[in-house]
Amino acid sequence: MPKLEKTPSLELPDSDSAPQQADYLDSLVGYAMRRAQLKLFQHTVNKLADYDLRPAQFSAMAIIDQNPGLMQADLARALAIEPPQLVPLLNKLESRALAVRVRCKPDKRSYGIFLSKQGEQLLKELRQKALEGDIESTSALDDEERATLLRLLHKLYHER
Amino acid sequence: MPKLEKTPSLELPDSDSAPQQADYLDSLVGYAMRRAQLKLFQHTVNKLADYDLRPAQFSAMAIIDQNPGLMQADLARALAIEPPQLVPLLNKLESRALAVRVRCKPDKRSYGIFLSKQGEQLLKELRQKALEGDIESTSALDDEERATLLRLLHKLYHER
DNA sequence: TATTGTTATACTCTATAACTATA
DNA sequence: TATAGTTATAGAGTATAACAATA
Repeated sequence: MPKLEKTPSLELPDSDSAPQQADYLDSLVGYAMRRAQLKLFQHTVNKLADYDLRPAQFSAMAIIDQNPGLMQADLARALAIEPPQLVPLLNKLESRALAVRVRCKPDKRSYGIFLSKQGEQLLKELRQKALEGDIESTSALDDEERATLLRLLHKLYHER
Repeated sequence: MPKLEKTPSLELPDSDSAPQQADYLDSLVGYAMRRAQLKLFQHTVNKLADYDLRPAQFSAMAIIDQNPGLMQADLARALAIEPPQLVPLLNKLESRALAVRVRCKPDKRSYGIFLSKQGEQLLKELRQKALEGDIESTSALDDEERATLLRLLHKLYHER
């Protein structure tokens, strides 16, 4: 049996309460961001569940709308997923008649991806719902704080 | 075949370049945070790979160190994972002699979880490496911005 | 009867290699 | 031969039900 180097005297208020968060971990942006992100993501998942859509499907629709006719390889890159992951995602959107793959390029191996009229209409609704949900899930911040957070996140991602 | 409502005239600089990010998605904190988080998380994964550890294993060690003797149920809650997920994680830490499960409670169903001496020693090294990695992956921000980001993330998570 | 930790299981997400059809 | 999209597959991560030992 291994020797214990510390006495088991906990610093917890009660032995059956939640453990206090380690001060060290709280100093890491990565740790804090992961916890916050999981919370926001779950909120988004719940919001979109009413439409039987996953966040990646919604993002895909928004990117297609902004870049009609783009190729799957480019869409995959924009979503930061691998091309094989895109196949079932697009199949689902096509089966619901929200998007279409069209052989419309000089290179006949590739498809141009477009939203259907239904897809565009639904996207309008989704955009509103998603923004609403995003504001809800960041309601702990005032407008200035939310704008600052957004700016810092973009700065991080774009490595400026 | 579905009717297309938009001409396939792309707004892309070149037809073979990456699609421009949708302006709408960039207005969502959730979207920006997910992208930034994935980037930071990957950086952490790479940093810890030298030690054959996953982020959750490192976090577990830090929480155990701060709360020696805590029960698995409490550790699971602190890590925001389900108790069954903790079993292989702790098995791995035990097999590497970094942590131990000890039947040391009045309630003999539960274990007290402790770091071994080796575990504590490794954790010291890991803390330094992880902080170093965290600062690296947020090097796009100056000290004040990093502190602000940390504050806003905590505010979001703690719903204040 | 309820709870701690565990097993078994399933579903999602992710990543890679191999295949097809075009180029 | 190289590339776009697809298929097959395997590995994580996650979630739930059911079980054994203890309360």
